[in-house]
Amino acid sequence: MRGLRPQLEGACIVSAEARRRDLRFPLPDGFAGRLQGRVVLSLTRRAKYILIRLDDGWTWLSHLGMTGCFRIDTGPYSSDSPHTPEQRHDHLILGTDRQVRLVYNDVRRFGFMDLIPPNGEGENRHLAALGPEPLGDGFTAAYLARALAARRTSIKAALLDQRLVAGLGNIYVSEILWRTGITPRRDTATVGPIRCRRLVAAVRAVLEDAIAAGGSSLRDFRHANGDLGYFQHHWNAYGRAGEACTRPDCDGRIRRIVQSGRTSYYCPRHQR
DNA sequence: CTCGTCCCCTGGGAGC
DNA sequence: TGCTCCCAGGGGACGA
Repeated sequence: MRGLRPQLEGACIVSAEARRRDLRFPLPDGFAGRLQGRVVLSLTRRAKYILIRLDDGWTWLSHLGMTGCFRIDTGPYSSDSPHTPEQRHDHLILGTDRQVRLVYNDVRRFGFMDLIPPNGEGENRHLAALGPEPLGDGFTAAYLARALAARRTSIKAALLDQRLVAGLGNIYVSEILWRTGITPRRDTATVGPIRCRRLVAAVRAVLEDAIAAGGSSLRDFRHANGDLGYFQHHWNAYGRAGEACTRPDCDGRIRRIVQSGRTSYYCPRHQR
């Protein structure tokens, strides 16, 4: 979103072509046509969604899924070659009035897009039930303690649930739990005020470190300009099954388990 | 309601 | 080299 913003805010979408009718879900009716001619007012983020506000009052909502990626292509373009070299899995191609093209590429097509009518963001089916932002003021130890007390599940599943806190994914939950010394299997009922304080601090620390490193490039993640992220080199737990725990004075070995269909990595020695 | 399971899809890597 | 199997950052639809 930060990579797209300087290129798109204030730009007019002069051409729009959707190469398929659906990604994870069907695109809205007449999607490309409804983008064409619009001026982009602003880009913001909520949870894992990018919200692109348009000059007709509608909001273009985008979720990248697992492999979705917005790419900014800069020219030069010529009259015989108005399109940049096409890449496999380019699904949406937008031309702007700034010699810049916006291309949405998504190998697995788990990403999706929606158009939200004016003043309709609060009731949009994707946004309505989202919990607080993990880096916002609403995500406090007191909030977390109350939210966890109302559930019967593992702390891993709870932190991944976007209704509890919106924006944590599988990699970062493993890292957060490693950092707090809490096993992903721990029942939410046994996570009290002290652990909640540590969790809130760890959520902020891990996310801020990851953002500073430009995110995690596992296979597909790229910035809008094609750059890779580097946070994967900082992982302490995720993807390190069998390796020695990197915490000082811990002689544990990272273990991989599956919880509700997702992998968790943790150190059974210092995560309890 | 609230859980866990399965599934959407493609491609990369491991193992044979 | 080529086949098969397993696995992957997310989250919605189900059924229990």
